[in-house]
Amino acid sequence: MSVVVRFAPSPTGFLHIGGARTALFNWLFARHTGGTFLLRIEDTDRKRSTTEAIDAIFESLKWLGLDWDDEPVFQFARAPRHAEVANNLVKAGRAYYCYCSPEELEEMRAAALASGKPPRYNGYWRDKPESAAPDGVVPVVRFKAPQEGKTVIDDITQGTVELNNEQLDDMILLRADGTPTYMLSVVVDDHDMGITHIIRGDDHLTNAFRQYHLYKACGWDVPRFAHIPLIYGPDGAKLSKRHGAVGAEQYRKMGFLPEALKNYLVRLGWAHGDDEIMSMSDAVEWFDVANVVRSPARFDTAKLMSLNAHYIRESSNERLLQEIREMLLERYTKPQDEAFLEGLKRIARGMDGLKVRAKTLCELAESAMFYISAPTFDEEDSLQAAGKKEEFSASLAMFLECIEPLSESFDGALEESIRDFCKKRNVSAVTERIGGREHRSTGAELRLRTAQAEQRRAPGKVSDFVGAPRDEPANFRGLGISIGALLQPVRIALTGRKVSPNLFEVMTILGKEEVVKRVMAYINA
RNA sequence: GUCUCCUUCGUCUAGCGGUUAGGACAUCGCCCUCUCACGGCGGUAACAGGGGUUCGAGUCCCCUAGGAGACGCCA
Repeated sequence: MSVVVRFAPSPTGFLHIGGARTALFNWLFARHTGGTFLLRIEDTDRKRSTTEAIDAIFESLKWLGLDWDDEPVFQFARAPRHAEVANNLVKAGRAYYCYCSPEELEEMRAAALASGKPPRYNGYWRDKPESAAPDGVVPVVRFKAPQEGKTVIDDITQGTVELNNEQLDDMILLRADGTPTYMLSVVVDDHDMGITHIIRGDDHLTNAFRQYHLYKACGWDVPRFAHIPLIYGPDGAKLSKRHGAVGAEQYRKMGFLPEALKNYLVRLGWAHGDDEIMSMSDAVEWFDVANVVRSPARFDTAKLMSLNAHYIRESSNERLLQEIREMLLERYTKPQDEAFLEGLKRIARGMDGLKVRAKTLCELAESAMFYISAPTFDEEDSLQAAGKKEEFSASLAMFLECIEPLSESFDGALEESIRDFCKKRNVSAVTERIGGREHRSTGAELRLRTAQAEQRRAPGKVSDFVGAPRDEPANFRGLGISIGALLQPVRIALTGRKVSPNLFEVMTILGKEEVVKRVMAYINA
């Protein structure tokens, strides 16, 4: 018999992360067994079921790449069929009309609770004759649940689970307004859809006992159940909104890749030996519901992050650029223009250096912004506030001296202003403070040594203006200059951040003119 | 309150009667290094407690404790 499974979310506005895992497990099981994965929207609660809510679920499933077979089934549309089944059960004596009011039921529950019993319906109308029915009260239809013996369910993940039938009460099948309840609808739909395996959250385990008898009363085969444990929040309680993000869509917005989320979710409650990173084709090949662990798992954002970082690193630069384009434009705050497009090209070149440092697409976009527009330095800048402005400026001046002599095609006016600046600061003539230490070196000396190094090198070897500090660090060390101290201010000036990709790479991509411009801008800020 | 389920490092888990209890994330240290990452190496860290069964128990059984879920004319 071929496997048929389904994912049956109720449209509450978004796809819950726990629902996403349930969908994923169903999908994996179907794909592994060569079976069918169906989708059913449980939209019988008319108040909550909006088209937006339904679309949100479709969107998230598509984003995750959990493709379903056939058209989705909308449960509400099948209400007449559900009612038909309920009425047949009444005719067959397996269900009956109940005239209790909601208030009476409330009292009943309170009384049961007070006497130490479970708060349930006491079957008041179960054996009452039709003639006892009060006038003007529209009844509900209740299922006659067995009152003796026990129900045994052989659950694929939970194992054999038993329940004494006295725990069961007569559940409502049809409401007073004639609409079916969830308990009826699921059973009828699952049967009509030919579902062979019901893989769903643990919270439905007790429902399974009641549903079991409904199947039996209808003369239908009971599907196999697999009740997978719920996902908990960090505090060990069922994951809910108060724990923060619980919608798949939210994770998308936070810059997570679908493969990262899937990889994370598949490992929550299931494992294949020591394999942590696995593709979906691996998962399809390896997955088995029988191996799902019975204990619930806590959601751990840190691990998701690490997986996401992994998949970002593994992604092609083209794809990443595509993914962050919108985010970049949002941060740019101006309409897309030539400068933006130019920045995009720089990002494409620098992506290798950017992506290894990002845990989310948002971080990636944020860290790439300096390729699009120059950082701004305001009074709030922590480094200025810390009183390092002067010291940094001195380092930057020296840095300019390092790269200036290597200039080949340098804008005349800019060169002029650099010379001017250095002269004013006496950079070439006095002892400088770099990185908080005194250096008995001068820009002129540095230039000289750099030039000497230049000569030692084969002609052709110098490919760009940053060659000296990168290729001849010994020169700097020889002068007692720490390259780190020299370059950190440059990093701030060029990127506006304390961390960035390799600076020589950044400089090469930005180009000499832009580098000088940004350094000058920092100094003059 | 009643019923059901759960319990291996902080977290996710491997283990399916005999293991120095393994891996991953997190954390700490070292290396690499212009920063931060990446990468490499290493460390700290767990069988909830108590009884059985057995030559032998993380693995099987029972009890206790703790946690969670379910008890709607919601799904």
